[in-house]
Amino acid sequence: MSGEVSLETIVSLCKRRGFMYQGSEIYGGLAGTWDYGPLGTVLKRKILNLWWETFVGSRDDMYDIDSAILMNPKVWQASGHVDTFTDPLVECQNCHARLREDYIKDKKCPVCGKDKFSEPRQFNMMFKTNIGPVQDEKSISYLRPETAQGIFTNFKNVVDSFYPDVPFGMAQIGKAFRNEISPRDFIFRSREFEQMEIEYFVHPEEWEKAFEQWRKDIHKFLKALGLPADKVHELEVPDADRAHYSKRTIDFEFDFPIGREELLGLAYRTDFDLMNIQKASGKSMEYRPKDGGAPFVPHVIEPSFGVERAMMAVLSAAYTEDEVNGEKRAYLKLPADLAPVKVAVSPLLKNKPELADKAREVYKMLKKEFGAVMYDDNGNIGKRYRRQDEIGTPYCVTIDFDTLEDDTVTVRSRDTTEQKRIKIAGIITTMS
RNA sequence: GCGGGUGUCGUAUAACGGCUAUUAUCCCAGUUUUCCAAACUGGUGACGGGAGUUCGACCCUCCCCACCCGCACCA
Repeated sequence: MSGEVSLETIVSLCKRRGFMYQGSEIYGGLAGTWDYGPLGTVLKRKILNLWWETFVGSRDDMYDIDSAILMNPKVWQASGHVDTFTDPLVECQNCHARLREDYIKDKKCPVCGKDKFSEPRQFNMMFKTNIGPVQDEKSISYLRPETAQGIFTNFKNVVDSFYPDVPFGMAQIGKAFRNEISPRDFIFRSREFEQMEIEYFVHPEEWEKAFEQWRKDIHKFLKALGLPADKVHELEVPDADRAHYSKRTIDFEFDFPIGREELLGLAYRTDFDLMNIQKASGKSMEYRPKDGGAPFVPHVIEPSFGVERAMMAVLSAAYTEDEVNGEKRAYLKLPADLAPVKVAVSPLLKNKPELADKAREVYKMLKKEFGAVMYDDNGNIGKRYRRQDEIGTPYCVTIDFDTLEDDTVTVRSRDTTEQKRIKIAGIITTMS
């Protein structure tokens, strides 16, 4: 059922319930930017936490990094971004196709076959900015188009501080910026987005082994996000389509409401980045094994996730419609770890002070334990259940007249709509 | 960026060159309600933005912005 959800439904729910709003909406918006609302902020944080816990916190070979968004422009020259991001594009004057000049063979448009083109124009996918008050060529810098370079530029620092055994990884969560020509499809392609990236440094001969391990670990993580395995697909990216630095890439695609699209990438970047830095900086990137083996420049496996895409996948996978008492019900079947609200507490009737007082008491107790707890006395009880369903709250605790007698409450499950009566003292263990 | 389309409360909609605009739902407050969007009362809330034409523009014209569909782009 969730497979048929339209993007529009997701966007609408996100706005109505406070997950995502269009950026600068009150001023007419700004294309390619989105703001997280209260629930979206929490959902995002939970996705980040799950990623971090899975790939960093629970391992002993990972190192955190949080590098600056503004970097020395030499970084982007060395990485190849300045060159590859500034390819001149020409426009076919017949069919208006925009093409990289170096793609055109025989001076003919590959789309329509005609041979008249406009003058080449520079397109730069990096956001330019100026550092300091004087705006000239010397002051130009860029907002990073990927977080990866912040890791590579700190490789030597981390090796010097910790001297970890290879293989080891460096992980970073942070914003990246790309001046996309046409941002589209909700948060799928935006100009400002958040990456969760790892650069995993390996011995050159060990890359395939590490690559395969990451491949498996990624599938496990996607499962933990609640993404059904039959909607996740691996795409072996052919030579011609791979990024300039990569010798092997698998795109992990997901069946989004907009179709099958890339959710994340797993790339073997070879020693491309470290070698570039070594050449550009003159500093050695060699790693000397502690066992006295031959020094080498590590190769890199890069699993690269986008938070927005992950969130869009999570939301569209979670969206479910069914029927309760003959009426349509929409709910988010979010994994309990990800639900922005873990449990909602309600008095059965809001105008009975004794129920409301008791409900407040239970609310406070659960709030202290779980944090993500909401007190809800809007409308009537059925309405509250539906509202909580729609934001993916796994449990609703209702305080009724029996509660006052015997300290029991009903715990209602989002997925089954069934209720169990349990002792207040047992709520926490039931949900943990 | 190109071509086409769209733009009225959060959502879905109605009307009109002439009282700053309809209805439903949502939302908020209250009454009520002993478990799945009940009912009743009241309330907040919109013509995407800016120019122009006009005595008067949500409506006509132009520009901008945003969104949708194609194309291209997505190292």
